[in-house]
Amino acid sequence: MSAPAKTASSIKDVARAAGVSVATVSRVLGNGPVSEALRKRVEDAVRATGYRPNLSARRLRSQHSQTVGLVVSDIRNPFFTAVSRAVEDAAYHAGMRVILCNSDENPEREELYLRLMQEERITGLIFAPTRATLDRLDRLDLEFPVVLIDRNAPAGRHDAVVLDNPQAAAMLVDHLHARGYRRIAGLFGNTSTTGAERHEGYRAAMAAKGLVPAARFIAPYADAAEEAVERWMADADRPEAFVVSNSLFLMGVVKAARRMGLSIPGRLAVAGFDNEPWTELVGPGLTVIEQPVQEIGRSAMALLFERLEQPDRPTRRLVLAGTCVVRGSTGARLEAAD
Amino acid sequence: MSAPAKTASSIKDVARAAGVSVATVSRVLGNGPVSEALRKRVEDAVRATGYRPNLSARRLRSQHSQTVGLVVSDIRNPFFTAVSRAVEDAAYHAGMRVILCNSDENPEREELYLRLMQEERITGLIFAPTRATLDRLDRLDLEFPVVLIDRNAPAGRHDAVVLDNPQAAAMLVDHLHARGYRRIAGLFGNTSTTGAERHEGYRAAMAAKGLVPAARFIAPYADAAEEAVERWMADADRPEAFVVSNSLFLMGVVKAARRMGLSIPGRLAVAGFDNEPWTELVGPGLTVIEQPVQEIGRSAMALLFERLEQPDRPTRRLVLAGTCVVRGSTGARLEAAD
DNA sequence: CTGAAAGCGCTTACAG
DNA sequence: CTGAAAGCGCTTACAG
Repeated sequence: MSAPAKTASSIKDVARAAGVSVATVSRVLGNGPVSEALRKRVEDAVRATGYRPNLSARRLRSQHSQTVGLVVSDIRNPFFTAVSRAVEDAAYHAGMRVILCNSDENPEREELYLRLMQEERITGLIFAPTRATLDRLDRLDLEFPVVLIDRNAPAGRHDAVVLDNPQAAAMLVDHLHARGYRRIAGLFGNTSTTGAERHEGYRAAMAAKGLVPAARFIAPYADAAEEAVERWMADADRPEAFVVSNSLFLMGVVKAARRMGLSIPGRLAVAGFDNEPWTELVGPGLTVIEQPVQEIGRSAMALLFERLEQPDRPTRRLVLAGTCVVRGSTGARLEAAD
Repeated sequence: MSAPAKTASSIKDVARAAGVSVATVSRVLGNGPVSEALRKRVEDAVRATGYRPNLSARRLRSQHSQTVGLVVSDIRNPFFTAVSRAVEDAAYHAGMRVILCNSDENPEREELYLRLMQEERITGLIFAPTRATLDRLDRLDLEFPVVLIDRNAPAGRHDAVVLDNPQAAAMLVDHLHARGYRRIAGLFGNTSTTGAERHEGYRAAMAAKGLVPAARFIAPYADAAEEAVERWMADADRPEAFVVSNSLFLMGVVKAARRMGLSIPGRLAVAGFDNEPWTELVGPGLTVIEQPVQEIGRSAMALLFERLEQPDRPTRRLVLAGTCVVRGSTGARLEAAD
């Protein structure tokens, strides 16, 4: 049997066992001012009764939930996996709990979870919203501060920590250009601001080099990328290289290239986001932008704590630079593409 | 500013606004028996006040936390990522919340988190414990049922859902044997029961084929595998093939092979766990055992719910079969290994 | 069907 | 330093 259904002891039981008032027990537990003698008796009683505080009661009474909410699109996206791990570490370290929710880029689910967060009376929220929700975030009248991650705030009404997406995408274009590629296509996600920002960096960098941008926006799945690449590479204007805005798309490109028998980078160069462990192992290695995931998670928590301490201070946006990790998938262009 | 610090309204405010008692409000919220007229007035008042229930209060009063705990070694392990996503979906679907903790295979952290679970008065726990904690789990006197996942219960005192690890490992050995490999080495994790079970299947299958097992136990990191392979392949008794017990080790083997210039499968065949998306893309594709991750998560929740309904029914162990996904990394052995 | 009252397990002024 | 008392926001017998 798993559950001995033994009912938990309360602060009252401890008080009785120690021969003191519940107030004294509470003070010992909360490191309040208590004489050594009573403290000792209470501590013994805690051990004897196997007492464990009831956090629901504590939260209700103290009006502090000590909880941070974390809403991301999908924990299986390795970027969010890493960020959420960093957030959890920081939270538990600070004696807080985290409630994690997956929105699947679905505004309705976001709304549901935001409501849940209200009901949990969370201390603050770390949030990677869809574009739709981002647009109406201000009107939502949430009762807790929110720190945006990954996705960008238009008006700057919320603290945020984001990658410098335009610059990162531009780095990829510049790198490909330096390696001799000219017909550089772009594949961007169509649901988040991230895709849009990376597209903007791509577009600007292409223009700066006097190249013609050719971007397509697709659903954020590997399959969508695979299909897009296959179709595109069958066109007369097929590109020599792809810049893609996430690691699912990287998979899609590699799969399509393999299926069509296109060597990388011989017939098709590829660069994208993010530096997942496996990108080093695929083909000649994939050139990617690495995001400082640990720092993103840690910084989001830090911004949240600062906001809680100074509710009225001006909003901050932390823009972190990505790193370009160059690998074989963008090797120098040697042969004509056709 | 992010936090309008507007204090939340309570059931009392709603009662006042609707001109009814708090009991009636509570009944409307909980779908209790209330006349249509009052129900309507309360619902209007809820909207007017923007009322959101306080879950801490609800939990305290009802003595139901509606919370399932989930303790895994590391959410960044893709197996646990997928399982936890499935658990969360099932939980939210059932109106429950989940508290996720990463133990890092560290028994002290496990103890810490088990204590946290007690304090949260969780309804039940889904747990992938270390060997050390598994051994003393019975003596811990937890006040909630626990369903083990991934790691195996020795005595069967807890419900569990696990892969048929011995059989899965044996499948890999049999497959390599059929492809002509004979000197098949094994690399297994040294912290979990999973590694031990997969080793046992490997050992038995090798013996059944009249082959000599050669297993090493290493820390559960890619680096450890890479190092182990490099050292082993420099030996006189270097293997023709590796069976490894997780996907981190797969990465390690591929890296080592690449560094040493050993072609896969020409000079070294590889097979292992799990079927991560990238295993299809690395080298000639990696032969792996696929676990039914969705089903593991879902089943764990199902077992938990059944246990809650029937606390005294006999313990169940759900043993799920893996699937062998054959790819190029175990291509037929063509050349002599040296 | 409805309301007044008790109480879940805590913390925190308030007296002493 | 210590205790009696109030109360956080709910739910749930208990009467009516």
